[in-house]
Amino acid sequence: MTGSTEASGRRPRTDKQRNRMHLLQVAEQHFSEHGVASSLEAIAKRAGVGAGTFYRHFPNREALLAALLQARADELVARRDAIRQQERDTTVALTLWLDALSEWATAFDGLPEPLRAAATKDTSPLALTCQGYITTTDEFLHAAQRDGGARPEVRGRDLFLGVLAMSWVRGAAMADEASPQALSALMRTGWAAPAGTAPNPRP
Amino acid sequence: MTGSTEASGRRPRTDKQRNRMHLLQVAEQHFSEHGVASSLEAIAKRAGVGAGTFYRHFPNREALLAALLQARADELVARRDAIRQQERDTTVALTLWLDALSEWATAFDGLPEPLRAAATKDTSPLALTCQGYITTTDEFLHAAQRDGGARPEVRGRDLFLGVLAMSWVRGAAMADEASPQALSALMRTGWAAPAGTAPNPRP
DNA sequence: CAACATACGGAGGCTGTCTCCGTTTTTCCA
DNA sequence: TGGAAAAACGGAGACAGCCTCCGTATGTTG
Repeated sequence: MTGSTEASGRRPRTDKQRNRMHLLQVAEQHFSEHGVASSLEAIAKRAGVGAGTFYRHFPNREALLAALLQARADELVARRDAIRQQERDTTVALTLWLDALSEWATAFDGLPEPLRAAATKDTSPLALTCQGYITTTDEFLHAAQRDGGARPEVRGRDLFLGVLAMSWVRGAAMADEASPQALSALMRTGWAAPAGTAPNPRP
Repeated sequence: MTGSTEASGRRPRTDKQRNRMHLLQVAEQHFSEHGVASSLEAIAKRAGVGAGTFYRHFPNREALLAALLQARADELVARRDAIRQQERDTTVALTLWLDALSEWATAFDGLPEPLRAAATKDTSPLALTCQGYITTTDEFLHAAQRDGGARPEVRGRDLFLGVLAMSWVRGAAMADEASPQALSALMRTGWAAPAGTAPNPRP
């Protein structure tokens, strides 16, 4: 899986593989510290390679991000399987999956932005990844809907985008510790009170 | 209100006022066409002024945005008052206000991003504007909560951020016409089915 | 170990933000 | 009205980031 479009012939040079690995490690660290919007040149410099080398490996920010998230994909897939096997309540399962997605989307500061961009474009390394997670979300959602735990009119895509949106606002570090949880709750139950609740009915 | 920190003395030169007005008009147009992330130099050029002049009027993108939204503030305040006076159902009123906020936050492509940034910083021209709208949201929300139309645990700040978040995902032009409405509905009612609904109960 | 394929480095083109200062325009008052 | 002082203008240029190009260095293969 070093290069999916690797047609044939010789295998990649060892220094190339080494550089790729090293760049990924450094990028992971750098993005963790400074967010995904930080300078790519800084990563190249920190890794001790020239700009040309960097861009030959990752032609742009999105490609780097895709490679970086590829590594985390395994975790997320594992989490998905664990939820499927261990959680019999489909509604709880959906909740757990959405939490996992949310955590994934906040792996780095500013990550939701490129994810949203990818989720809309059809052709992109990240786009496929997102598409896959949307499908998974749909599966969990359908199960919950079958069991009456989720509203029937909701779609997986909306839920995925909703998670992205909430992750995006969270990134603002609101100086308000309650916001993250409040926003998750908001998406789960909405702001409207269920019908039949009237603490203070009109005279 | 040409310059709030204008201490005293002479009134601003007429060419300055003229340039400011013109720049605002051009910026409004340009942002409408290309989104708020587009080049500031392009606006200066389009307005026929030098970069120096531009930056003397608006030291950065946020300052320009603040001035631009200042103009729209009147509309939003008017809308708020209209809702207050015409709508007696507090829950509908809250809905209408959130719709108005949403429309305001999508006046330009990419606007939610700087708004979120402003909403978190304390000191900024936009920050005060956002703070004001959060307060208004809180008022509508409290009224709806009093009447049992909104969940008591929801806070105005969360709702404001939620609107921003939904406006942000909407901006992705999803090639899916249903998404905008679906996302609003999601925030209103959440994804979880109200207790007691069981279309397909377990055997 | 030679010759060939591959990858590297970093200079430099390009775009965008923002500053600085010499020049021009406006204002004010004699 | 005219001319000095204040205010604003214009645009060159410093700086940062993204990305490309090509001469050079380094692996790879027979």
